[in-house]
Amino acid sequence: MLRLGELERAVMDVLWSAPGPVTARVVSDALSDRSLALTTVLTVLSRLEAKGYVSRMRDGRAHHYAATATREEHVAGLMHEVLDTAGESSDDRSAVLARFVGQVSREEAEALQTALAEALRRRPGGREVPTE
Amino acid sequence: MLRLGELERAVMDVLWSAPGPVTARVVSDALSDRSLALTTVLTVLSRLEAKGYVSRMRDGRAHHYAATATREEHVAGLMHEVLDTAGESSDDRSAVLARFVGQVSREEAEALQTALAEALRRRPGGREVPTE
DNA sequence: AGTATCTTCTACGGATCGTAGAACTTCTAC
DNA sequence: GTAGAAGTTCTACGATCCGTAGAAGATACT
Repeated sequence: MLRLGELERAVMDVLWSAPGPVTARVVSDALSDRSLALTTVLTVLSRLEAKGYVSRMRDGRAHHYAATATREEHVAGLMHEVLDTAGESSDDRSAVLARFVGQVSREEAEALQTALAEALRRRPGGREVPTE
Repeated sequence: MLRLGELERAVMDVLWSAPGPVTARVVSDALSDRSLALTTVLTVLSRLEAKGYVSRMRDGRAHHYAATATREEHVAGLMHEVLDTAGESSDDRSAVLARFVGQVSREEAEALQTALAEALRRRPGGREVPTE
């Protein structure tokens, strides 16, 4: 599982909070409390691109960076990766899910329930969902 | 989030598969395909203990090691840690959960549903569950 | 007491990550 | 069209984590 460091995480948060692709300078400004050198931000953005979390497009002399997945997609994907470490059998996974559900807040339980109803209604076949 | 390395993970799997506390030698034997030195296993067990994943009790000259949480508890806990990185607001978390549910297999969806029904019936108040 | 077993301490090499300087490229303004 | 500004790439260094294990100390059997 590809892991994010502390700064990498902070940079992703900036990208996720931005309304669209942003330059390294904008990211740096958003993290001005850290007083990072611009090259530091560039390095981190490069590493994030290498990890597939960020894409960039040239625009004149500068690059614009954007996250390749939304924060929801990213976190949900991580949760699935964690779940996949539970074991091979679907019993293992179900046991983990039962445990997981036993620890959610009421609000989360309700969110889960509506999402579940939706999911079961919409595609009673199982997995394989286009990334939308 | 405390992360496990490859070998650490393998050792935890041995502990989780064992019927009870086991010695370092037993762990080493279970991982005999790796031909590890006994001290290597000991080191890993020490690190796992430092991380809180393993506890040990002396028995004569040897120690017996056991996982402090079941595999289900561990994985479910990790999933919660991941979920907690989604953001502060419960909207953020709900959005992630919706996304997560949208990607589970049918079997998992059903496991979630029964677990949810159970959870909502048993404690309609929300969080705070004793670790059992 | 000697020996086998187990533990602790110390260590090293590889990988990842925060951090950034040096040098190269590309605009823009005169 | 050339100099400076703004951007990028390359290289690097120190910290931490992890796989790996030897050396040396502690403990128990015979």
